[in-house]
Order: sequence, then structure tokens, then C-alpha cells
Amino acid sequence: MKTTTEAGREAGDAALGTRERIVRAASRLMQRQGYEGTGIKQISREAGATLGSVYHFFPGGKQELATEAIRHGDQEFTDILREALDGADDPAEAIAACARTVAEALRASDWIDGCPVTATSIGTAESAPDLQRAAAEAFARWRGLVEDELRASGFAEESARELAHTVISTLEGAELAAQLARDEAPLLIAGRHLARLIDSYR
Amino acid sequence: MKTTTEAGREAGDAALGTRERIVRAASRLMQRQGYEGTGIKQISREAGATLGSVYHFFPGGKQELATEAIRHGDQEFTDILREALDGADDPAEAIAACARTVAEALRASDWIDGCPVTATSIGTAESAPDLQRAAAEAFARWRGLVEDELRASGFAEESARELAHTVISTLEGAELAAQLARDEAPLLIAGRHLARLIDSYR
DNA sequence: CACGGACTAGAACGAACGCTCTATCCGATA
DNA sequence: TATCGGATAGAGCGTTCGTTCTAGTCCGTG
Repeated sequence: MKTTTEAGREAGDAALGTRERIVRAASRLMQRQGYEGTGIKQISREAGATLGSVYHFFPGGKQELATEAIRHGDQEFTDILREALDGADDPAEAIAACARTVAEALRASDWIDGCPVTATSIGTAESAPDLQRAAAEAFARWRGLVEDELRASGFAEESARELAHTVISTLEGAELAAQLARDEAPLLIAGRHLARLIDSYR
Repeated sequence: MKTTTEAGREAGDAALGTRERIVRAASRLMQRQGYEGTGIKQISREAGATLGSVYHFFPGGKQELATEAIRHGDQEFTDILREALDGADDPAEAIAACARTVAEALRASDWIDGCPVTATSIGTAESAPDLQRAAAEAFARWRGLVEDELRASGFAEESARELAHTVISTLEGAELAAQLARDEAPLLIAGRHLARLIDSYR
């Protein structure tokens, strides 16, 4: 029997390598159930891999796997953000568009798939500081992306830095609020308010 | 031996009833470790109560206890918010003050104690919908408080409603960002930006 | 054809989980 | 003083946890 593409419980992941399938399964499960709520066996089952494979690729165990899952989520949102920033004429409109994209994805998952980075890292400050660090790096990266775009659009150094902070904070909080309320309004409103706030610094 | 005030592992809680001690211990532990990361036995130990007492007061088990813990956290932030709103002359300054208060508490706990409502309810959408509902009610209550204050200060109906949404979303997201970065800057910046945004609707 | 490293496979371990159960204690009432 | 329900106490249930371990399969290279 073929070993790498067998089982293939993941629709589009059948062609991927075992390691990548494990990371993706871990990322999606922890996005929905958190770090503590997700078991290694569940991940291996969902990824169509065995326990042996998981510990082969991630000898550091659950923490190492979760760290990689966070980096995967980091990259996912980085792509969304970059696409929004590249697709709009000005940063304010780009952020609003990004909020709409997130709202759309959230609704499409029936309000289940929130931010994978937040969901995976929350509540692990004491037990798994590695996760906190990886999550902090993700936030910093997103913030840097927005900051660079604002500076490139002519905003002052300090304004760009502070606006980028609030953009990421607000998007994150609004996604959480939207998920809890099962309503995309918080995200759409946040997008409009962020655009207005950015424009007020022109 | 006296039963209700024995053990008293909680500094100021010795005089409280058993039920209240259990709720407070659950709230604080879940604030730090999340719902799945916190065990009933750990809660009972920390509260100076026994397993029997926990199931006596919360026959619904962990979910019922966690729901009550969320309501406790809801009330905690409601008090902070109301104090801020009552203590400042205008809503914009009140929100900024509230952000400063949250930042102070977060730093005082060495970036461990985030929002108890968020930390407890995240990642439970599928396994414990009761928690999601309790958390959503908390967010709605906070939002209502801000909205009422804005309307009382003369803001238009729709502006007040939308601003309240963003105020709560941004505070929540900024607290998360501050906790991850171990830096109060995200909260302080968010407070100033929210004040600016509110003022722009005058 | 034989070897060896990468990878797959899953049984088994001790610990911890949420929860049930019976037994006991205490203070207010009759 | 006898009674009885609220509250306390913790042993023990079955299950699942993260992890370890040994065995086996595959395939490129000598």
C-alpha cells in the first residue's frame, strides 16, 4: 500500500507530504478547539497519519507541533493581509476590505473558525511559553506589514506605527466579537471605523 | 472543625461561602489556563473545597461551573467599565481611562491575567455552546453600557451603537495584543485612538 | 542483492481527566 | 434529644491524555 497518500481524509491535502498534512490538521483543529482541547491522536487521525509519524516529524511533541501550527496560521493571515493591501488604492480601504474578507470566512465556517493564532496560544502563558512567543511574532509581523504600507503611503513615522497597532488589535478583537455574537457586524463596523481613523491622520 | 472557612487558600476569600470561593477560583484559573486547561480537581483544591462540594453546588458539572465563572468575569469588567464611565467627564476620556486601568492590571499580573470571559469561552464553540452564549451576553452587556453613555452624551443613535461595538472589540483585541507582547503599549495606543475616533463623531 | 536511513504503524505506559457514589458531619427544627 | 436536609469528604469508575517503544515497510545507494 502507498503510504504517503493513503487515507487522505483531508480533501485537498491528499497530495501533500505527511508533515504538511499534520501541520494543517493541527492548525485547523486548534483553531477550533484550542491547544489543550486538541489531542495528538485526534490530529494524527484527522491528518491521515499515525502517532509514530507525528513524533517522527515533531520530536518536541505537542508544543513543537503547536508552534508550527501557529506559524502556519501566521502565514495564512499574512497572505490575506498582503492581498488586501496590494488590492486597494489606499491603506484605509485595504483594511476595510480585509475586515470584510475575514467576516466572509468566519460566516462561511458557521462562526467556528476564528483566528488560529489566538485560539491556539491563549491560555498557554504558563504551560507553554513557546506558543506565546510564536503568537507574539505573528502579531508583530502583521503589524509590520500594515506599518510599512502606511509609511509608504506618506503617513508620519509615529502615526504609522501607532495606527498599525490599533489596526491589528481591532481586527483581532472584532473577529472575536463577531464569532461570539455569530454576526459579522462587529467586523464590518470595525473596518469602517479603522478606515475613518486612518483617514483622520492624513 | 469549621467547614466553611477552613483551608482558605485564597487570601481574601476565607470569609466567603464555599460556592463563591469555587466560582472565583474557577474564574481565575480559567482566565489563565482556559476551559480545557483547567481541571475540576484543581479548582476545588485552589478554592479550599472538595470535589463533593463542587458537584453539590454545580450539578451540571464543569460546564455549569464555567458558565458561572464567565458571569463572574462579566461582572468584574462591568464594574471597571462603569467606574471609568462615571469617573470621567466625557465618554472618550472614560474609554481611554478604562484602557489604562486594564493595562495596569495586566502588567501587575505579569501579563498572565487576560480577559477571563475570552480566555474561558474561546475554543468551546463545538463542545460547550453554553459558554459561548454566556460570553456573548457579557460582550453585549459591556457594549450596551458604552452605547447608553454615548447616547446620554448626545451622540446620534447609530453612531453610538456602532462606536460601542468598536470600543469593546478594540479593547478586547488590544488586551490580547498587550498580553502576547508583554507590553502595555497596544492598550494605551488603543485608548487614545478610540478617544480620537469618538471625538470625530461630535 | 544487501544495506541503511527515512518513515509508518500501533500497542502499551503512567498520569490525569470528568464524574458518580456512599458515607459522614453539622446546625436548625420538632 | 431525635431528626433530617444541606453541605462536606474523598475513594474509585471508565476514559483519554501525551509520550515511549519496538517492529515493520519502503526505497535510493553501494
